[in-house]
Amino acid sequence: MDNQEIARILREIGEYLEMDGVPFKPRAYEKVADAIGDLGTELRDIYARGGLEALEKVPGVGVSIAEKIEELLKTGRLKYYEGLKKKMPIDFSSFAGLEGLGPKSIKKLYKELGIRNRIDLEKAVKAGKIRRLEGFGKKSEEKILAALEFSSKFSGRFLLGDILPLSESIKERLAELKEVKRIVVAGSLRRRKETIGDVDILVISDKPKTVMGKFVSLKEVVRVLAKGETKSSVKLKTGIDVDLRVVPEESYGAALNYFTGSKSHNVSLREMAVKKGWKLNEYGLFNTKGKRIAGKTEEELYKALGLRYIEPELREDAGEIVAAKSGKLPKLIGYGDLRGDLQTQTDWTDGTASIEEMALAAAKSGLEYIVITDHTKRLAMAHGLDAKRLAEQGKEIDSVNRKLRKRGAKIKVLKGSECDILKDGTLDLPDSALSKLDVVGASIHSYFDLPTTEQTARLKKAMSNPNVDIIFHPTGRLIQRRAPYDLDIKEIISFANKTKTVMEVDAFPDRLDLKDEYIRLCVEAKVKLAIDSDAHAPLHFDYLPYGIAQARRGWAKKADVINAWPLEKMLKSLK
DNA sequence: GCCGTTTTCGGCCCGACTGTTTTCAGTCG
Repeated sequence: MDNQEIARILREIGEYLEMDGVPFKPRAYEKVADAIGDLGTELRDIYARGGLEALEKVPGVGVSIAEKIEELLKTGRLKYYEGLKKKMPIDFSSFAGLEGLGPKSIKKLYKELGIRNRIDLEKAVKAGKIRRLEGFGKKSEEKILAALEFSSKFSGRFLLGDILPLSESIKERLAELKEVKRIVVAGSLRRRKETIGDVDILVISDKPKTVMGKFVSLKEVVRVLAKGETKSSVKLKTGIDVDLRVVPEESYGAALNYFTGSKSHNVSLREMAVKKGWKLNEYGLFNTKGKRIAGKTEEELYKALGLRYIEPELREDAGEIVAAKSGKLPKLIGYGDLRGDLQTQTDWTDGTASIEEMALAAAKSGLEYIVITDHTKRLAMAHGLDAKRLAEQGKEIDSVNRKLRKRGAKIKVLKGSECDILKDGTLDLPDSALSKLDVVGASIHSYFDLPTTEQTARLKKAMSNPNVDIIFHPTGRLIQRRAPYDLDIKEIISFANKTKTVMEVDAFPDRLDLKDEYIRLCVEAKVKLAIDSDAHAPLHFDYLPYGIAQARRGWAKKADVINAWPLEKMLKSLK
């Protein structure tokens, strides 16, 4: 049983308790389900290593939940949960994503109409039964119908790389209004989370009505979910919801902080305030007498709470508050800090542009060097290079460099490879070919489903090759499309330290591989990182900021990222 | 049911909007 499944069951228990109006417990289950969902290490491994005691060290897990997890891991079942399910056999997963339908309503629908899943619900709606329920009405029925229609079309979260440009475009159009004094995109977008549930936009304005009017009539809007004086909410064609909040100038910092989240970061801040006898909300920080003592800027707010300023990418309640208290926050790598890109593909294999075109595009993005890393021969579908063609490409790179120098371009093109790691951990090119290159990346593109021990040994073998400088997209995941292959990531990171192998943060929007928590493990283990675009076209250099964002979320500093260093220093650091 | 630089017992974040209500419950973030 994996973490997602355990999290789902705990979340459902929370929903059952919520239905019955049990106080506090639902929050505890919800919180622990969130924590487990983001854990990154399988509970079964934690349990195998340290038993019940180790489980209780997981945030949000206490004695009672640890025992429940143990029962799930041992037997694949949970009697307590099955009892709840028997009493009220509700298929929560089929209600997931239905807006406006919470546990209390679901309970009522079950008790009164026997509705257990979305098919029952659809039938009841169509038969006009919902409107006759006490506490429901015609509007409720219409809302449920609309939610049913929408959720069948769209589901889940969206890629940061898809939503960030969209939200920036919306922001720019709203910013044209003279009534808008200030506008900023907050929420998980500002935290640069790899996937985005919805968009939060914050506006400072004295005339919210005009702003709301323009907002709900944007061309992407297909439905207005709510429209008020200070808060409106719409759904866009793509299926994502956008919330707009308007606050007065003096509350800007408090509101920005509140709408940036994360939720648990905010809760922790509010608890800090409460302990001082104060109150924190989106309008400011207020003392015992109700006098505002901070809130105009975020810096002011953190300071008043006795904290250093915390960058949005760190606000996940993952130790950043403790670090901010003791002044131990890292100075994160900046969005302008990259000097080079160590993974790019060209039309020699599956890229769309020539070496020269890629170099010029990289220069335009402000880079000083790029490494050409075309695929190797095993990837036949990408026309992978063999030793002979690789040598020819080397000559072409020399000639491109001469040409660029003549034209006065300040970019240097380096020779590299994205060398395929074969099933047994050996490489797709002989050492004699690899040793002539400036930078060698190695990566897995086959046999994704090997058992953990075998996959880990395979990758370690590749890492122990003295020519292999970097492991590209180390876990092979495609966000929301392909699970990572099974690796003992801690073992890999410790081996990377031993062999001085660099781990890549692939910035391609559907990869973002390594993910943030593994980046943090690398940083803690003093394993160096490379943030690469994995560009297959000139425009793909625009993806680099997503990789930087991911690295920041992993607490990485400039010193941790080798392609933030000058060329000579970067090259010298390699094997 | 969890948790602790006030605490191992007694707390547990806060406000906007909607719909069905005549003062509030439910939902969401």
